[in-house]
Amino acid sequence: MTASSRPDHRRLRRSAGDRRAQLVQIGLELLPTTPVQELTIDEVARRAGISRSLLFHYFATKREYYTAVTRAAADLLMTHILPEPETPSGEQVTGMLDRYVGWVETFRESHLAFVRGAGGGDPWVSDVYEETRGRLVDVALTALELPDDALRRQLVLAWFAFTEDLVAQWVLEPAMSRPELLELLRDVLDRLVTR
Amino acid sequence: MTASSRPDHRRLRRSAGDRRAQLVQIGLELLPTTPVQELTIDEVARRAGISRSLLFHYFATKREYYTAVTRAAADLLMTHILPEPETPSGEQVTGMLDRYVGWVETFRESHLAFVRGAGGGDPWVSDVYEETRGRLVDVALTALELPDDALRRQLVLAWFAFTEDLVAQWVLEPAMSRPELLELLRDVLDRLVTR
DNA sequence: CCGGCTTGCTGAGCAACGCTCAACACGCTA
DNA sequence: TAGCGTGTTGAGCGTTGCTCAGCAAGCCGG
Repeated sequence: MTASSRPDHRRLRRSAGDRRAQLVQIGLELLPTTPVQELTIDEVARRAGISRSLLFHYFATKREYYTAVTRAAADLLMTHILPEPETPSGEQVTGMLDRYVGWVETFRESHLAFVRGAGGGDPWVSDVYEETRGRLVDVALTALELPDDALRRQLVLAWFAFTEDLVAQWVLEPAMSRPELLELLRDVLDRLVTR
Repeated sequence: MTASSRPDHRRLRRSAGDRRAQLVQIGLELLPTTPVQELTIDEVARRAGISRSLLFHYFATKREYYTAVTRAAADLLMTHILPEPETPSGEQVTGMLDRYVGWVETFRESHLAFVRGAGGGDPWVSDVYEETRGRLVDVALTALELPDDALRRQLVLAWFAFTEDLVAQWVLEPAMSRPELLELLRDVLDRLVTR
């Protein structure tokens, strides 16, 4: 460093936990504009005001980093959607559906980005996504008070795909009313699951 | 090049069309093992026995290349699925469904790879995918002899998502018989579309 | 056989990115 | 104030996408 000017000292030392959280947070903020796997270490480090090297101190590989970001996004969704334990089980699914649609309405782009990135390409990211879907099936099946056999799991999972796709289209171009959408989804699920 | 040995002359000159086709073909062969976007120019060029530079002569960017590969994959699927024009329109959808399941059974990995890569990340690839889905909706709706309004389009598209997901699961773990699967899918579609 | 043209094709090299490593410096405690 | 743990950095390497100037294979008119 040059003699006469002391270097940039706005960079504070943070605790390990804080830094990790900050980095993941930055990843979440970039999600809507960039597919997870295309986040560049450079960009994230720049936004955090740190060097590339430091990011690699917290996340051994780039993949480890964006997997963490993906998991964080999934957790946000899950905690928002999960049923309140007091609700009678018959209405839990309806509530979850309602909250899911609300979530997509609120975070349009970032949610669509999440879903796209999740299905696509990288197996590590897909794993996080599949894991989340699996957890949701568990919740749904117990809320519906139905046994958890292979066939029903597949049907509910496929219904998720249906729901995701339809809701994604619906927020972009609402071809029916919100209650109609919810009723339709609920109806399809019921028919599928009570065969 | 050294004086005493004449260089490798097994490399033939090909016509522009041939080379393009060959490169796309190599991409298709690599699809099952590698997400489209992760194809490396190096690898493809090596397999084709040409220099990286030549690949960039035919495809200005990497993206342009793997978009072409994706489009080729989509076209293969389309031509295999499309109904034979002689079939009465009532049975066309059934036939398409049957051929679709057959396709997934035959090309398990490459098809799953295609679908994953399609949903994921890169907008250019997604566009090809969406375009294909759109064409399929057109075919399906005319085969069903139904009007083509916004709502129905959305429902059929979402049903595609349902179908894709369910069939993908089914080939990996058949939780019902093949005819049952086909009937279920057909049934869900009918109910959705005749509301 | 030869000069010249078209065009398929290559090698060297740059910039961006993921990743490594040795060392620095902040801020706490003795 | 010396010492220490640890948050942090800069320099640098290998790979990969991409560029560019120019080579060479095959075909033409002479």
